Amino acid sequence: MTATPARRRDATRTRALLLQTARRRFARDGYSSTTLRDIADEAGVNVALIARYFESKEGLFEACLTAAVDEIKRETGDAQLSEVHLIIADQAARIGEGGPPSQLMLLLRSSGDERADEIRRGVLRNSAERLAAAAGHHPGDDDTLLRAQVVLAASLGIVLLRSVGAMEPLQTADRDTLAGPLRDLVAALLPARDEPKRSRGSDGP
Amino acid sequence: MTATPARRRDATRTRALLLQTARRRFARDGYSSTTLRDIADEAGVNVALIARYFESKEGLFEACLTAAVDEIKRETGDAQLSEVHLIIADQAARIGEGGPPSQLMLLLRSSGDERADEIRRGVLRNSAERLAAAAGHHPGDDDTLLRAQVVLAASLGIVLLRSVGAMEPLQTADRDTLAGPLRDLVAALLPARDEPKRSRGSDGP
Amino acid sequence: MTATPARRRDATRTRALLLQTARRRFARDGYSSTTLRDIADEAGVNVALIARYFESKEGLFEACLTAAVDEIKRETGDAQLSEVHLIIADQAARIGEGGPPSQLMLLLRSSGDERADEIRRGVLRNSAERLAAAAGHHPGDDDTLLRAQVVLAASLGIVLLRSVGAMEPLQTADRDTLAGPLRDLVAALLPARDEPKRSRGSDGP
Amino acid sequence: MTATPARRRDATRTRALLLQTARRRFARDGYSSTTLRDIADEAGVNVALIARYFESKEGLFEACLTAAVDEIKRETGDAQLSEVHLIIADQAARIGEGGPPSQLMLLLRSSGDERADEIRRGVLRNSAERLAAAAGHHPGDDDTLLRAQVVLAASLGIVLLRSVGAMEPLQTADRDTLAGPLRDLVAALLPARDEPKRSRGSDGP
DNA sequence: TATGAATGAGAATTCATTCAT
DNA sequence: GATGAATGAATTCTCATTCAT
Repeated sequence: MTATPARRRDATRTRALLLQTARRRFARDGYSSTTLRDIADEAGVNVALIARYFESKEGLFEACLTAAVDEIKRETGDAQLSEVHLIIADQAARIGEGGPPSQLMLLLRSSGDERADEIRRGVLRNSAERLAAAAGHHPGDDDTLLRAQVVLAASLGIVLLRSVGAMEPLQTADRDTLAGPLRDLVAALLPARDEPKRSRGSDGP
Repeated sequence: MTATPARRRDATRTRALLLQTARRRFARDGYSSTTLRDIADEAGVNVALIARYFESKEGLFEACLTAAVDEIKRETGDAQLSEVHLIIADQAARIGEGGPPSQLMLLLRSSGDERADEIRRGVLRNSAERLAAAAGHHPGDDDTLLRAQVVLAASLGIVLLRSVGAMEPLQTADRDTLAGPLRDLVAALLPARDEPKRSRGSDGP
Repeated sequence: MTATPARRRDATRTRALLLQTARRRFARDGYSSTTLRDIADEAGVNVALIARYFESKEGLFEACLTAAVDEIKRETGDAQLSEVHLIIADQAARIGEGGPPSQLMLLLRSSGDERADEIRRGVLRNSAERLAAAAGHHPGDDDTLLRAQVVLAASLGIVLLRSVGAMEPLQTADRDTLAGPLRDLVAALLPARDEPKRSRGSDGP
Repeated sequence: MTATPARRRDATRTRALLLQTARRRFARDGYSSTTLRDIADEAGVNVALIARYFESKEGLFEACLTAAVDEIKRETGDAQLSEVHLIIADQAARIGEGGPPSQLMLLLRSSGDERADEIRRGVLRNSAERLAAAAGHHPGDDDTLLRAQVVLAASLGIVLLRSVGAMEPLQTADRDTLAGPLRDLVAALLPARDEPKRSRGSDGP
């Protein structure tokens, strides 16, 4: 990160460029529909560099997944239950015509690579658990965990539908419009901790 | 012309066999990850027969989609709002270790074929609309439609997560266990018609 | 050839139908570009019948060639030198938009089948020899034979160019228009027997 | 960067090698009878390189055609009418047992690719026109143009017959032997400009 | 570090042919 | 005699990967 202008042959930079491009393409088109040449061309570098930096197509995918996971964790790290619906709305709202596809999509894309798949599953499990924890989940309370997983499923479903396209008004709803139904959804499934579990609806201040 | 013991050379049967196999593979592995040879081998027939009966890979996919759509329509034709959560639970509960992947998955798989994609989108749109209608949707009421789409998204998300695997207790929850959270979810998003529409929760002071 | 109207399942008739269709397609599109299914479909019969009647694709081609050869021999059997140019003009003039492609084309199409190729070569050789004989060729007179072969080559070339298409006025010239240049050509190369060899030009009666 | 002993990995060289091989095979066997694997194997390189350098089989054929056209134009660029028969004899004489088939053959080979076919037709038309021009053709003079086309047809026919093989003495005639009949042929069809046009036939002692 | 050349495996698709009815 | 089902062997083309510079 020195002040070297007009740099070429910058390994870390090239690597990052490839990674970024790959994340977008994998998320948008899926693993097997994306070719390494597509990625390299879009990144403006030579295909062989992918092998250099990521070993193989699967290696690249794994790196994309790890990066996406880190990003998701960073963004949702200290989420409170009361803002979960906003976070979801946020993620979903990002997906639009021109914008980059949500990295959540990566979590739904299988590469056939067992290692990458295990990472994916781990992240999904972990996300649901954190969600459940925020809702006061304690070991053995399978119902809360299940409900958290349903919330996660709904989030992924919305992201998915938006990426599929052509379903109005969901397709173009903005963050605030999405937040309403999502708040109801979260409230119904994961009532705030200190309240009696069946009293959905009053998610208070 | 005997009582069909050990028949071979049965066109409709072979066609159906191919279609069934293809539906499972496409739903499970996605369009581009599935090879025609895979399908033919699994069906125990020669690859060239796929061309004979379905013209091309895209033709086969389109046939799968149409078949899935018909099946879905048949199964959910006259659904009442009060049983929507049961239908969803039903669909989701079908997906287990050995069982066939839900045909709903097909609706989320893109083939790149524009014609098939349009069918997919049409079915998705239509499903959401029927759901909204059951909830008393009337033209111009975008909020109810949006909420119906969120319910659909949640259903698809659950199916998706179950097909991804390894997320307990969602993975192995049975129909009745799933029905609970789903009832709450549907109730929260699509209140029964005869209730005042705005009485969901107390959304803010 | 009895007076049996409304016949189906007529072996010789089916065979003839296939042969006729095959001759047209092979002449028009060449051996390897023509598929048996094309031929069978155009003839309105089942593909398997080709195997029944002609053994194989090569067998069918050979049959076409033989038939074409017979036809050519019949039409040009007793040609006089003075009418050679008319015969050529005739053959060439047949090739037009809608009409059937000249069977001469078959003589230029290789099938890769050694036996068929030998037939082709034989016919070509023989044609040139008959032409030379009409011009008074005697054993050892290689020059006359060569000239006859050049005349044959020119004929084939014209047929070929017409079948290629899009070269006016050659493409649409009628028999009489073609006859002029062809008479000069034949006269120049194969002077009538009783005249001194170098005195081309007076092809009068 | 030594003095090019035993070089490999030379793109232009590989491309040229493929092109040369393809020209020979296409000219000899025709478009559909020639497989890309044949060409690649004969050239000693991998099949995939054809796609790399020429996009597709049709692309390769088009490149062959263009190359052949260029070569023909270069060799016949400034032909005088009086030497036309020598040029034809030259072309024809090249075709022998071991030698490469004349590139003229390519002009008669259809690929089914409309673009390539248009090139072919264009070249043929143009050749005839140049020939006619050398003979003093002026707009509207269809007769001279037709005669030039017949000369072209004869040339192609000779080339064709030689490539078919097995027709003596045409098959092995050398340039000078061919020149005689060809001179007569050209003279008969395209009398020299400064002579009265209708005086064909008696070209004096 | 980066590039372009070259490869081999595997994809869909086409087609002549054989089998069963 | 005729048909349709089924097969296996190509063929073109795509793509991840490796090699040489």
